[in-house]
Amino acid sequence: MNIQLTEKKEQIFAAALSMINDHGFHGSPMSKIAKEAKVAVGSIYHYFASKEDLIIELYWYCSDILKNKALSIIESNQAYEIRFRLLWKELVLFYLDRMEIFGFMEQFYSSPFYEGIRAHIFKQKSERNMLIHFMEEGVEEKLLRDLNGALLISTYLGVAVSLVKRCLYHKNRPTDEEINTLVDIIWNGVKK
Amino acid sequence: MNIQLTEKKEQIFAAALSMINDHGFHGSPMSKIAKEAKVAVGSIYHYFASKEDLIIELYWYCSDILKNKALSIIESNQAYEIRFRLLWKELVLFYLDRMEIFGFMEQFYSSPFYEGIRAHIFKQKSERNMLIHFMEEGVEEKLLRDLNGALLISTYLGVAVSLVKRCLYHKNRPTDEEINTLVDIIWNGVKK
Amino acid sequence: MNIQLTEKKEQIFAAALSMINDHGFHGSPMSKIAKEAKVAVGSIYHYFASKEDLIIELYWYCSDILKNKALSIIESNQAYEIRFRLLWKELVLFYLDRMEIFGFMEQFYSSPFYEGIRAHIFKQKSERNMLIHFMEEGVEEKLLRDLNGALLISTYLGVAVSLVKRCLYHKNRPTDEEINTLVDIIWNGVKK
Amino acid sequence: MNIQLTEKKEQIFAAALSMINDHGFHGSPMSKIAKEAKVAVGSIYHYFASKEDLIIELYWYCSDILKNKALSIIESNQAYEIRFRLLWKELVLFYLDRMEIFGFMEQFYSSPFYEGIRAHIFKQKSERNMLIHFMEEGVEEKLLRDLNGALLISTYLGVAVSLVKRCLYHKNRPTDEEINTLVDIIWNGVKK
DNA sequence: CATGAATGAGGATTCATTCAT
DNA sequence: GATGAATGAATCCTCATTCAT
Repeated sequence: MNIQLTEKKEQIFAAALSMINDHGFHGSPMSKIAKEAKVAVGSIYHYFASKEDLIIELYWYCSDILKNKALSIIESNQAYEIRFRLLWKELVLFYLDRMEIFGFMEQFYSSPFYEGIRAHIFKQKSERNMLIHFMEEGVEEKLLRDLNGALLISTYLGVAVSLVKRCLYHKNRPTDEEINTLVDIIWNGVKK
Repeated sequence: MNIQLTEKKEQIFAAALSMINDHGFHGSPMSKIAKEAKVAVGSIYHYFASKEDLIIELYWYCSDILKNKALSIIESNQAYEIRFRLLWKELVLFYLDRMEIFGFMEQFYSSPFYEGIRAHIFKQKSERNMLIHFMEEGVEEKLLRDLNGALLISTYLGVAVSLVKRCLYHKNRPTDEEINTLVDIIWNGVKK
Repeated sequence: MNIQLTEKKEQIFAAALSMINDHGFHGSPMSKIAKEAKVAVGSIYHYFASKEDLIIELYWYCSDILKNKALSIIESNQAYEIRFRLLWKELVLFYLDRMEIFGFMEQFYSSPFYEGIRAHIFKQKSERNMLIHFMEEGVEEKLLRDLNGALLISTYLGVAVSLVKRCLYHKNRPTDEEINTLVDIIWNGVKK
Repeated sequence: MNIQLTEKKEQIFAAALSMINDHGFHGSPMSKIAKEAKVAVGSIYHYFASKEDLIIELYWYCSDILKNKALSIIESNQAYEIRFRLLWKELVLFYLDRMEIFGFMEQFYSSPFYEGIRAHIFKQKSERNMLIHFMEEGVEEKLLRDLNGALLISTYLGVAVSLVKRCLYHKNRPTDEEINTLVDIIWNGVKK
């Protein structure tokens, strides 16, 4: 399910990501995205049917990167708790390193665009569903409390998102110790 | 610090809240907000200098409601743990009951509007700062792990937001038991 | 034909004059004129039927002041040349001292408002017609070249207006000597 | 220093000129200018940043035409007095033939737009400065009275503008004889 | 008479999208 | 494929005017 990227498409994605992060969807006209991507407006319409289409494809693109990241850890050959902690840390570090992606996705999720494709996401092997599955694995192995995956994910992701958002606002970075402490809190909270 | 509301202003706020929730900032033209509020466009501009101003005042209005809610619990005469749990539950229930407020605030926080007033919020006796203070109280009383308030808040609020967002998306409601379980998870995670 | 002024009306005129001078007709909304005049908007509409009406009445008001000024000199008991020179100087000095009036009238004359009342002005004992008459008096007395009054006025007023405009732009004032020189030029040009 | 004109730009200029003449700046909405120019509103904004920008560029365009007109006479190989008279007549005739340009420029000069670029005009090789220079040439050659150029220009231009304005109002045209008489008056007034 | 809140038509401007080159 | 000029619907906002108090 990897998205094939021509060079132009990549430029457009990068420009859109940066622009949307700084100025929001509404503050990012196609003309400016085109200029930032050093591409003609018309060219964007060669690759994307509409602005909405561009944004949604951009979402899939980001989501894809995230999914691969997560998959490599989830499917690695380590003890559950190790993977549980590692995944969370890597997720946070990824977001911290790619703030544009984090910012974009947060905006996306609380935008009407999301509404249109939600059903699609829930059905699919999305990164979200992968994580729910990973939680359920922990429950089955009697390592996590007996709760439904969606609830566990609220905790797992909620704390991560909340932490990164705080850093985004304050323009700072958590120390390694802080990150470890937070995984600790989560693990202590959800472990059996 | 309560915001004074004329009847007209309240109509406008209600209309804006509902509209923005359904269609986002960009999908909520002043003309439609006016119509929904049964008010002339010009009248909105009598009360608010611009659309941006309306949105920011709406934020303060929501923030104020939230703050009062929180304050009444924080300052109540009960054991810390009771208040810790109650506050979290009430927060979640409030958001669940006033989804328009929750949805609006989430959009607001990940919009460029927020950028403009962030500094202002951090300095002020905002609901956020009240909660940080409440966390620090727990640390001082040796009831919570010795972490900085902002970090604790990431957990406390992150899980709540994440839960409510899930309900918003799925258009369902967590059971009381689920809510209790989540506070439990949080409390177990952060308690000393 | 003197316009009766209540105190309110005078405040409104003064405010309009100053405002229009600084920001033009279009940059002078009734609301701002009202504020500057320390009067409610509604009050302006008590005295004037519309904005256009206010502007046109303001024109008559200014024109009236000018006419009285001119009349007192034209009808004074002095030799024609003396009056010819004095009138010109006084006109220039009046405009220099009441730049708001000059600026307003210039704007008025090159605005569509003027179009609407031009016919009215030409028929009336306007300051313009008074001056034409004064020129014709000079021609009849064989003191001025035998030209039609309107043509003579073009010279007489054209130079005055041009001079004052230059001062308005440069925000300076002509010396007495300069003023005398210019009347001299005019007189030499038109005398028999 | 000629302004480059695409065909579209020229259509827009022509439409704006005519519209502004008939209805003033305020009575000339972009939408109507666009319609008159047979162009989409958006297209105007492709060429001009704003309405103000359009008006100011239109001013430069008119000023340029005038400057070239004047230059060709001033630099021609004829006696000073001949050029002095010819230039004045041609100026008047040009204005009479291109009333839209005259009307526009008069409105422009007594509008707030002018304020913004005045400094620019005074510094530049504007038609005004060219004329001042031409007057000074006459003074140096001892053909004109020893006055500063700006003062002489007040006379030279003031009478011309005043004459044309009269014709604009009365919708008539001066006879050749009348024009000659007026240059005569001016020349007699300012010659040594 | 005086006030100023309320109205809504109208104007400047933006921007997604198209299409001829 | 690529370009960017052209389009015009849609948006924000202004402001003359009205009218209830």
